[in-house]
Amino acid sequence: MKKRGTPPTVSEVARAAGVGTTTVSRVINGGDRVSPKTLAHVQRVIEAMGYRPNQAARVLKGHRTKTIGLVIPSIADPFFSSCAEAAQAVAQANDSLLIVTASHNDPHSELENLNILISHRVDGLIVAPANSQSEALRDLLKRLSVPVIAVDRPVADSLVPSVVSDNFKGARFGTQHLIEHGYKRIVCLTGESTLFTIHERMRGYRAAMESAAMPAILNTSVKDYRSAEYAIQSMLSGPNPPDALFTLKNSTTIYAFEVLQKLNVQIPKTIALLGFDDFELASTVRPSISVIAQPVEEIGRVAAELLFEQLFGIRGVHTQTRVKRSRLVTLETRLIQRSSCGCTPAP
Amino acid sequence: MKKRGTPPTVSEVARAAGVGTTTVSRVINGGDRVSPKTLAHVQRVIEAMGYRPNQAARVLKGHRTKTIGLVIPSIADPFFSSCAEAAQAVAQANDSLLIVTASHNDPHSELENLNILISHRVDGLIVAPANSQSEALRDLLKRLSVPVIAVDRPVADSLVPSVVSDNFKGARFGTQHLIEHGYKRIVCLTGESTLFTIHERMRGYRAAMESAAMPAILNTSVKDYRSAEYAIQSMLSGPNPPDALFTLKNSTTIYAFEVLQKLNVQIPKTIALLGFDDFELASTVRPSISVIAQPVEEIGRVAAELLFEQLFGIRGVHTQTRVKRSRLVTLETRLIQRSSCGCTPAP
DNA sequence: TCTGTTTCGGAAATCGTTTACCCAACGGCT
DNA sequence: AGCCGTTGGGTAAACGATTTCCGAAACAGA
Repeated sequence: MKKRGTPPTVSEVARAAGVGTTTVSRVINGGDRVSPKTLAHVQRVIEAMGYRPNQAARVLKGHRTKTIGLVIPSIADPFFSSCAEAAQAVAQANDSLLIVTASHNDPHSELENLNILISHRVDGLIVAPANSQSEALRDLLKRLSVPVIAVDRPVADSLVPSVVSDNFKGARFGTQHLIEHGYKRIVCLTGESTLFTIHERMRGYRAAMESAAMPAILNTSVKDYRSAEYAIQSMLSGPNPPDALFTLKNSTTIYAFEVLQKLNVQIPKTIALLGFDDFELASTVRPSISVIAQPVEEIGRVAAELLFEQLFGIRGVHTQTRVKRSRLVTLETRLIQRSSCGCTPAP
Repeated sequence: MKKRGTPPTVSEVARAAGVGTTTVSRVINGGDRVSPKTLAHVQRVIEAMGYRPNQAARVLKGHRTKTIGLVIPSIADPFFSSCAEAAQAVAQANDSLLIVTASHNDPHSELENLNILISHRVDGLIVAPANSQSEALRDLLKRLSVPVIAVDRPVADSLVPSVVSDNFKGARFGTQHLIEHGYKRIVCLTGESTLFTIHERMRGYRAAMESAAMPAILNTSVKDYRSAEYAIQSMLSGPNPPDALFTLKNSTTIYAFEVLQKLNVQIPKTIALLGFDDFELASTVRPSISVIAQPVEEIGRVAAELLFEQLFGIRGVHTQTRVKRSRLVTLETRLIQRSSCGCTPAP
């Protein structure tokens, strides 16, 4: 019966195998400078005792912890969980573990999470900063001794490399698409507007409207179903009702869709709808919803690859996309044409 | 300018503060046996140097790593990412970090992940076993020196405590609900049927049908949209077409919904639809889809709470649900009545 | 046989923290 | 003054792996 108390140590293995600790250590790490005979023997003993090297001790000797930290607003959010999944895959390919924490977009909680991760001596960090400008965050990042990559939202001044999708261009392109469809009053529903990404998308919308000499109409009030209902209803009953809606985030898109559906407004006939960010059932609902899609997994993957590149030098064997070594990696979005913007016939 | 090379150590802090390492250590851990004056002084020095204790060294002295491991099939899956979010919250409340790995339902990868986590000396583990019966997994769990909790799928013989939703009762209740609606030919679409959860749901369906003296008709062939289309089309054109569909997992529900929509079959008039497991837009699509919902976050939360209870004894201050101390915690599902089963008027 | 060169293996220092143990000073008491 | 309890603080030995150095065989060539 195995004692469930304390895991075996290297010297216990050594004693059991009748060799020194050095030999055991060498067997563990590749078996250099060990005769085949002793190698096999020690391996057998290790196997029998169920020995696993204590990472803490290894780390203490100045080695990597083989862990990286990920600080995101929420784990359950599909966008970030996809990011996390991709990052975890890259971490695994690089023999590392991923520690995930949720900041809930609270700068204070974010700092605390970072500090804890640092004290755990993670080899590197990926973070989606709650506030791109935060001085406290910048201070922390400056004195950091491990590489950091920002995702989704860059840190001001490119203090750390960032991987983001091209929110500006995506939104501009989406707006242009609506314009080309011939819509005349395109209203932009921003949802909450404190985030960097939303700001970029607003800029893109404004830019497109401006080049078309059309008035940019932004509504920042939509926070939930009720506010969406209120906003849309008053627009419809007011003068010059919109003939197209551009929603800048997922939840806003869904609220708008539900309200339009409830009000029996024809999409896209009466009002067209285009959303920023794809979501699982966008193609299942009727009419299916056109969106600007972000390369979600790619963001997580590239961020992690960049991180390991910094850790290993150029040894990024696992890097699949050739990303220019730069402080800001901007990944392209793409328009997915479905029905709600008027692109395909009916359903 | 701070050197970005090596983080400061306890003895460096001690030297800078003109005290011994013991004092510094005491200051870090609560400041017992230190005069207020030195305490403040040392704290200032720590702050100034940006000192953070090296967790690895602390762990080496036999302390907890303050990390727990989570092994799930996929991080991006909404079910498991919600679990993970809840578990992370509990971990944070217990001053611990959560390490997440993805097994992709591959027993081999699962074992490897577990081994890696163990070698990192996590304090405890939460795992959704790919295969409840696996001998290799059972062997590993048996010789483990840290507590483990299984989620979603129990390990055979209650080798470790498990937290699952009541798949059997949920499916039976759902089927009964369809029966009470008066549907006469209720077909069960299982999707892939290798998982424990699906088996339980099949049992539930069978039990309900049997008590109603109705023939259980199971179809295990639906794996994607194409197979769903084929299956449903042949059922409809065959003799005795079904008047209700009970789908046992999310993706199957969605495939079925899309196919019915494509074929212009009236839901629930011609065919009713009930799904197991809720999903975000189930209430947004038209008709909205009735489902048996699982207490997703609760599974993750309770699992983590159970884990920390085992770690701390009864000190589970953070435990909110009073869960009987038992090897198998079964959480109730609930029926969400929407339109697709014929419950509410139109949409 | 002697020397030089591999090859294999061990002893011991080291990483940064905690902690058991020891020590000094202080003050109050008889 | 002598004694003792209390309080604040230091010394050094762990913890478990890696790694540097060193030594002992083994072996070949002369």
